[in-house]
This record gives sequence, C-alpha cells and structure tokens, in this order.
Amino acid sequence: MPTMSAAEKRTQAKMDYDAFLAECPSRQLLDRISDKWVTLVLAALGGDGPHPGGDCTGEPRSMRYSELARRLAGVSQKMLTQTLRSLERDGMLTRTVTPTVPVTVTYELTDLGLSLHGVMAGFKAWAEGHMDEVRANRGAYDARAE
Amino acid sequence: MPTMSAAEKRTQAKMDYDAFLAECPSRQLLDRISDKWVTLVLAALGGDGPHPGGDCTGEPRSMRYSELARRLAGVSQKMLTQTLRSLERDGMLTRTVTPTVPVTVTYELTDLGLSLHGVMAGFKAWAEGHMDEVRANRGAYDARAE
DNA sequence: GACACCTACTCTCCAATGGGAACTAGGCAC
DNA sequence: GTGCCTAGTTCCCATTGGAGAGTAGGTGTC
Repeated sequence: MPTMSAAEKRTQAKMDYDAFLAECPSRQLLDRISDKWVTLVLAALGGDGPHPGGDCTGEPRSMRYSELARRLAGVSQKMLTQTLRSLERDGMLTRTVTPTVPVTVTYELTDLGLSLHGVMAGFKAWAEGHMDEVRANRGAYDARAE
Repeated sequence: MPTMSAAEKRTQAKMDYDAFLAECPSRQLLDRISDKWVTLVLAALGGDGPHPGGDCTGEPRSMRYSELARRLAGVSQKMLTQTLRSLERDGMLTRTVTPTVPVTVTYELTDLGLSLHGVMAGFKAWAEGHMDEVRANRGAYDARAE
C-alpha cells in the first residue's frame, strides 16, 4: 500500500490521541491549567499577590466578581464569567449569591481548589528562581539569529 | 467626571496589567506553561509516558522530530515546530542537526528544561490523585443544571 | 534522466477561540 | 422618568491553531 505514509500515520495517531485524551487524568488536568485565566483566578483566590512582595496577605480568601475583575486586570468579563463557571463545575470554587441591594456574588476556593493552588506554588517558586536564566537564554538566542 | 466608570476603570487596569506582565516572572512563566504543547513536549522529552504505566522508561532522553510527532499524537507540524523553537529559544532544550542521509534532527532537554519537568511532576501527581473527584463534581453540577 | 520517496520543515487557507464594547436584569436614588 | 449599581450576556471582529499541500536536498529505482 503506497498511500499509508506520514500523513496517514498522523491521522491515525490523532484518533488514538483523541480516544486517549478522553480518559487520561493528566491530559484532563492539562486542559484545565493550560488556561491563563484559570491559573490567575486560582492565584487570586489563593491569596497570591500580583507579584512577590505585593499588597497581599498570602491568605486564601473569598472575593467578589468585581474584585476579581480588578485583580486579574486585563481579563474580559466574558472570560472571567466563563472561567469561574468552569471552575465551579469542577468543584474548585463555590459561587455564593447574596441578595443585597445591588446583588453581590462571592467566589471562594474549596479544599480541592486550595490543594491545586498549593501545587501551583511550586511553579511560582520555579519561575522566580529561573526567569533570569530564561531571559538570558532568549537574549543569546536572538543575538545569534539577529 | 461622569465618564470614568466601570469601562474606563477596566481599560486603565488593563494598561497596568500589560506593563506589569512585561516584568513579572510568574506571568512570563505562565505564558510558557499555559500552552498544551509546551507541556506535552516537556513531558515527552522528560520521559513521562502518555499515561502512568505506559510504555516508557521514565528516563529523560533525546528524541527526533518525527518521534515527537508520533508521541504527541494530534499535534500539527506547525505547532510542533513552533513549540520546539520557542523552547529552544528559552534554553529548555537543544536542537541538533545530524547530516545523515535524510537529515536527522534530535531534541534534548537541557538542565533548565529538566528542572521545569521536575516541577511538573507535582501536577501530574495531583491530577492522578484528584481527577476522580473533579469528574464526580462535574457530574453533580451537570445533573443539577440539567 | 524521470519519477518516487525520505525527513523536517514552510505556506496557505479555514474554523474556532478570545477580546472589546455594547446591551440586559432587577432594584434603589433623585 | 432618568441614572447608576453589580453581574452578567450578546454580538462582532482580530488572532490563533489545525488540515493539508508544497518545499529543499538528497537517495533509490527503472
């Protein structure tokens, strides 16, 4: 069969991949954390400041929709809502509506969300420890390519 | 000034955010790992199998372009090349061209890439330990909303 | 020499994703 | 009535990513 070449092998591989994506836990987690806003919401509710030494306590706490929008500066309302809904669905956070005068909605990490946030602290630490090195590598690479 | 309302406050916030994005190490790392293919390339070269108990040794090793394409089944050639280039630029991996008959290109993690891969092991472990819980939460949420 | 095939890309087109801004609901204030 | 508040939702458009074909440089076959 002369036509089962690279292209077809790739198509076959993709089908295997899709089937396996549906059941592999690390791939499912990947889909969750490979989203910039998910990570930032987790960080905000987990008490991480915008940067080390920022104006944060380091304590996880509940936040209102508008407070999150301010903290995750640059997020669109659409993506913030979408992200919060998906995290609520996964049981990472709780959404509480309080019928005050303008209605108030607060979000808070659950134990599950908190435990994921704990894992993310490792990344944060790595970033702070190695970002200078990465920046130097980028500079060197760009100078070489010029 | 009656016009400095929510919309303008958001615009202002976005500018602050952009300025701060440019220098904050954890946000720069976020941009790097918040990419599905980056994570998968790191995992593949780091020796993680497609899933726990898979056909992998667990030892980091170098791989050829075509081998990576097979392992990260479902990746497009465009994204694989793009991802490898960006990781090379950041000094996470090395690209080696060997002028064999059809030319051979191998990729291998550097110490830096290896250390990031080590941090990612924490995520993998978390995923494996909590994915059932997440799946149960999703089921419950969907049943409620129905 | 003409044609096929190899790897590791590169290019072109198209569908899906994410962002911006305007609009909505429900209620109080003036 | 008009305006403003929060927490969204809707619509439109620019950017991103995927599919698939094309390329470079070389070997093998007839």
